[in-house]
Amino acid sequence: MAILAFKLNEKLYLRDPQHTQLGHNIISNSVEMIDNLGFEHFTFKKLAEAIDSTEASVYRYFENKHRLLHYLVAWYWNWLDYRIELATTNLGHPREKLLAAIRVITEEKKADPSFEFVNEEALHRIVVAELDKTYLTKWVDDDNSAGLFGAFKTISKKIGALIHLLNPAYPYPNSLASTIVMVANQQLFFIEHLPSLSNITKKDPLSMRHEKLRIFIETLVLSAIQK
Amino acid sequence: MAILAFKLNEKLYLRDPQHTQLGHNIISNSVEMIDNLGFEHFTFKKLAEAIDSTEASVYRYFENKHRLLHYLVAWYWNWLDYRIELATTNLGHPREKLLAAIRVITEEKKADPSFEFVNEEALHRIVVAELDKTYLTKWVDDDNSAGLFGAFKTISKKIGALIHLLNPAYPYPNSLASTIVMVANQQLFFIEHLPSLSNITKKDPLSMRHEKLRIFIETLVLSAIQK
DNA sequence: GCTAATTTGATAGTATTACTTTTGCAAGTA
DNA sequence: TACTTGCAAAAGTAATACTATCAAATTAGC
Repeated sequence: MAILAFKLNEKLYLRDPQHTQLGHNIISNSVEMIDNLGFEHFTFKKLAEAIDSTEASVYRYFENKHRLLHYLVAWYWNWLDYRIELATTNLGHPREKLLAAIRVITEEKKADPSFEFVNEEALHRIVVAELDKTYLTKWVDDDNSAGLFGAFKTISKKIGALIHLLNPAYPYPNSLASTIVMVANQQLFFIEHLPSLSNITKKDPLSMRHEKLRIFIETLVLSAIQK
Repeated sequence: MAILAFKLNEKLYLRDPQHTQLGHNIISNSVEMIDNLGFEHFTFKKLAEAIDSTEASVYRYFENKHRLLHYLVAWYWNWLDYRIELATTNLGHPREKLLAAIRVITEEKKADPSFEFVNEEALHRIVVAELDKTYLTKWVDDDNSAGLFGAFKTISKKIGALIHLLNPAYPYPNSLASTIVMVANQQLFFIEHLPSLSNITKKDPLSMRHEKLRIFIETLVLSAIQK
């Protein structure tokens, strides 16, 4: 059961950062910096200063900062997929599995002690705020062919399959699956920054927000497929 | 009923581009260029060359290219709001209004002859591909305080109000409203670039895609509020 | 423990981008 | 006539996203 590293698509990096100390430094510090500065103000130069290394050394691990963001996001989806697996494997009925998956997707993300050098809480904030920048580019199609979105698609397909299993007559299982995964993050952003776009408010304590989010999404799915 | 220009938030621009020839050139050419190059590869320098003017002149209209994108997106939401108004004003029952609004949101966008210098078809592609870049920034909160997202919020609130009217007991009308507006665009992107995330395919003719999208979203809403 | 290969650090440099400043001309207005 | 406004031309700046080279340090194989 103990996983210590994910096998990520090799095209995400030039040198595998999971194998070296400098690699670990790059990952954990870039998570902190992107979380604090935002992706646009994050540069390899600043990162190199923070880890007491050089720009050129960072470039030996990642082609550019966009690829690094891809790597972090892919890591996140792999981690989420792993958590969904953990939460669903011992459940019998697909309805229970679906509800468990929705719970994982909408729950508050806390640091996972299995992975020392990644701060999952900060990483989740990065996914909420920067995910779209991985695919809203002119080279999406190339990135997709290279398999860079594999982990996200895996999650979406698994949930889509559960939806299909529950109601084979429902015509949009994959659309519904990708929608709920995206909406879970989007609503968190709206709660924080554009509150009129949500009925969950910052006044709700954190745990309550995630509970409401779960109910919102659960209702959306179950009523759409009438189960 | 004939509107020839929208009153957009004054903070979106330095000089109103709707008032001058150069302004019109900036708008219509930036729409074409962002559509073709993508927002990241679009620069004021290239724009200036295209309209046979200078970078400095463009900067007199917009503080920076990010503000120009804001302007275009705001223009789009104003236009959509105007179309929703047109489509719903003479309908009596809120259910009919809601369905009409969903139709406007999901329908294929075609150039509107009322506005000569804006290509709404290209502008819609820009919204699909670049919208998120207007609010996924470190200065969202300032932009929001300045009212830059007003038009989007107006649409979202209107739909949220209709949902609430239809089922006052449903606890998430605004979340549902913002969700469907966003999902309508997102699914169009997925159909085009990440097909496994949708059950609508490029093989469907364009009109069929939009019809399926409408049904997907209509079902989502109506079943969630059980009407 | 020695040698060879690999990894990193130091330094420097380039092209592009986003944006600013200054100046001067042309047309309209009062 | 003078005054304002709008635009173009030109030059300049700071930051960014890289690339290249070479020497020092580390590690790996024997």
